[in-house]
Parts: sequence; C-alpha cells; structure tokens
Amino acid sequence: MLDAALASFGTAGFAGTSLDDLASGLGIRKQTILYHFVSKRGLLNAVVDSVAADLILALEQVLAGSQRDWERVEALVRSVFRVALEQPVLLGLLREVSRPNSPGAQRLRGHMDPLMARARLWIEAEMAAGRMRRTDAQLLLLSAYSTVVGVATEIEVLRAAGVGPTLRPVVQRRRELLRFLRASLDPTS
Amino acid sequence: MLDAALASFGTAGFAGTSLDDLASGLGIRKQTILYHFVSKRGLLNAVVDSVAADLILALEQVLAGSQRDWERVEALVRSVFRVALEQPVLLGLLREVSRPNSPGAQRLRGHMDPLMARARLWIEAEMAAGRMRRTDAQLLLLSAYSTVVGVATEIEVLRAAGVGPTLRPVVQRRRELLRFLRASLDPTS
DNA sequence: CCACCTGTCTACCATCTGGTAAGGGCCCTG
DNA sequence: CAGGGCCCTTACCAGATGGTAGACAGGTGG
Repeated sequence: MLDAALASFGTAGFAGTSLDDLASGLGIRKQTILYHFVSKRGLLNAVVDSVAADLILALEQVLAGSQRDWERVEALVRSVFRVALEQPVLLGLLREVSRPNSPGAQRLRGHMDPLMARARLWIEAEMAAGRMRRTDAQLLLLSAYSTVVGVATEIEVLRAAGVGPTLRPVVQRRRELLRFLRASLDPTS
Repeated sequence: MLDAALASFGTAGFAGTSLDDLASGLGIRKQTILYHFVSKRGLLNAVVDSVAADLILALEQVLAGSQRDWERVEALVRSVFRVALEQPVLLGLLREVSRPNSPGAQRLRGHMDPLMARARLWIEAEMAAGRMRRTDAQLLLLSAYSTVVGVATEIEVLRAAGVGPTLRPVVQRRRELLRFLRASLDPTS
C-alpha cells in the first residue's frame, strides 16, 4: 500500500490521487486504506515518513563507514544517488513534497532538518579545522538537495522527449554535483 | 485571469486548483472563466500557450541579435534566466507541466519541439563547421532545459528553509549551466 | 463456547468539482 | 427603437471525493 501510494503521489501528485483509484489498483476498497491510515493526509504522512526513513538509513550507513573529510562527502552523494536510481518514484514524491504550501512539505522538513543541521555542523567543524574551504554551509546543502530533486525532473523530461531510460544524464548530474561540492569544499583542489 | 491561473497551476498544480477558488480570488464567478476558456483544460492550454509565447519571444529577441557562436548560446541562457527571475511563477508552471502524463505536457512539447529541433540543427551545424565541439546536441539541450526548470525547485526549497529570497543561488545555477555548456561546446576552452 | 480484537467489506453521506442552461445588462448597428 | 452579439451572472446538475457507520469473517485467549 505504501509503495502504491508513493508511486501515485509521486507521479499524479497528492491532489491528483484518488483513494478509490489507489485502492482499486491494489484490488481492495478505499475503506481498508482509511482503516490503516485514518485519512488521506495520514497516508501521505506515512509515505513521507517511509521515504525519509529510506534516505536516512542510506545516509546513516555511510556515516557509520570509515570515510573522512572529502571522501565522506563523496560517499554521501553517491549513496543518495544510488537510492534515487533504485527507486525513481521516490524522487517524484520528493519533488511533489518539496513544494511549499504542499501538504507533507512541513513533515518532510521535520525529518530533514535534523539531518541538515547535523550536516551543517559537521561541515562547519571541518571548515574550522581547515579541512574544508570556508563557504556558506546551509546554502551549499540546500543547493545539493535541490540538485538531487532536480534529477527527478530531468528523468521525466528525457522520457517525455522520447529519449530512452538511460542513466547517463543522471551520472552526469552526479558528476556535476560532486565537482561543484569539490570546488566549494575541497581545500586541496 | 491568465496570470491568476498561472500562479495557481504553478503552485497548487492543475489537479489542486479549483475553478471556484480561482474565480473567487479574482472576484468573479467560475462560469465567467468557463465562458472564456470553455473548460478547465482549455484554461490550462491557454496558460501554457501564454508561457510558451513569453519564452519564445525572449528567445527570438536574442536570435535577432548580433551575437554569434558561443556568445549566442550565452545570451540565450541569460535571456531565459532573466524571464525566470522576472516571473518566478512561470517556472512553477513549467515544472508542473514538465511531468509526463500531465495534462498540458503534450501541448508544451508542441511549442518547445520546434524550438528544440531548431536549436539542435543550429548546434549540429556549428559542430559541423568546427565552431563547436562535437557532442550529443539533444541530450545537451534537454539537460539545459531541466536545469532551468530545476531552478524552480531550488527557489522554493530555499524559501521553505527560511532563506530569504536571494538571487545568489539562481545566479550560481546560471553560472554552472554556462560552465557546463562551455565545457561541452566551446572548442577554445 | 464465548468474548474480543483485527481487518476488510457494504452502505451511505456531505461536500466539492467541472460543466450545462438560461437569463439579464450593455453596447453597437440598422 | 429593435435586434443581436458580448460578457457576466444565477440556478442547477451529475459525478467524484474524502470520510463515517456499521456489519461480517477469521483468529485468539480465557
């Protein structure tokens, strides 16, 4: 149910998703959905929670690793892109929910803010220690985030233009993001 | 009416926009809207047409200018970004409509395809003449397009994060795009 | 065997949605 | 002044939507 909702919210949007359609696509009645998630909004919240948990899990695994400094940044970026490639619909939801005034945007922020704050503190500590070049950490993080979300747009635009599902543009985006981060952060480059 | 519809479609999405709300926001009845645009879909089409006309006008003005080769590319990029900065809601609609299966996506393509084909032919001619480096012109164009659309996401994410409306990230994005294009196209770089 | 809980169902509802039908004011033209 | 197009209105509707209420089946523990 969460998977189906994720797919529908990510492609048709929250307002564009009807519980009836969603349920009939699953071969059940919508009341079953409402039984588990109370309301449509509750379903969205659960989906957002699930997506955030996926992302956080992937990031935590990297943070538990042994990479340091710039290597850690690179590993984090690669990890996020890996999740995105494995679950393209996830990006769709992220984009849908990245819109302010959108239901769920606030909830997503609730999940992401601690992560962002943590990342920001870490980066600033690295900068203070001279292992990273000084720059605006928050702006950097938000820019990276929007780049990842932007990949969703790119994939869809390419598909709409008839270009087959190729991962080359995605890899290219990742390379650009890494280059951007490197130029901003790496003191040795 | 077109302006209000553009804003609503761009922020709340097509499915998330109700004609009643739209009309009451304008101080009129929804039947007045339907009188002019026949249907909600017709309104969307008109908005898409209007947006496409704005973009095409801006691009045509550059094409009528005297820049050549790489300078022309740079002028085109700057022109598009200027329009985007002047009308941020325009990017919202572009993003909304850049989603496949979205009503209006096909219509937008109808406007953009000739432009894209023309740009592609021009780039390929330049490449054949040795004034541009050889690369996949279509992929390049679509990547540039999705970068521009991605700016919409970035602006909204920044605003949601409490970062005031600053144009620095947008300028940064433009610089990145130009650098990307330059690296792909400019034979002298 | 009974009471209870859980999960799904059918039945139903209030509201909102886009859209149709028709009327009235306004202005221009004959 | 009559007629007709233009623009906007009120009145209304059929269908879809999210949500509530309650029945039914199956499993579990006492």
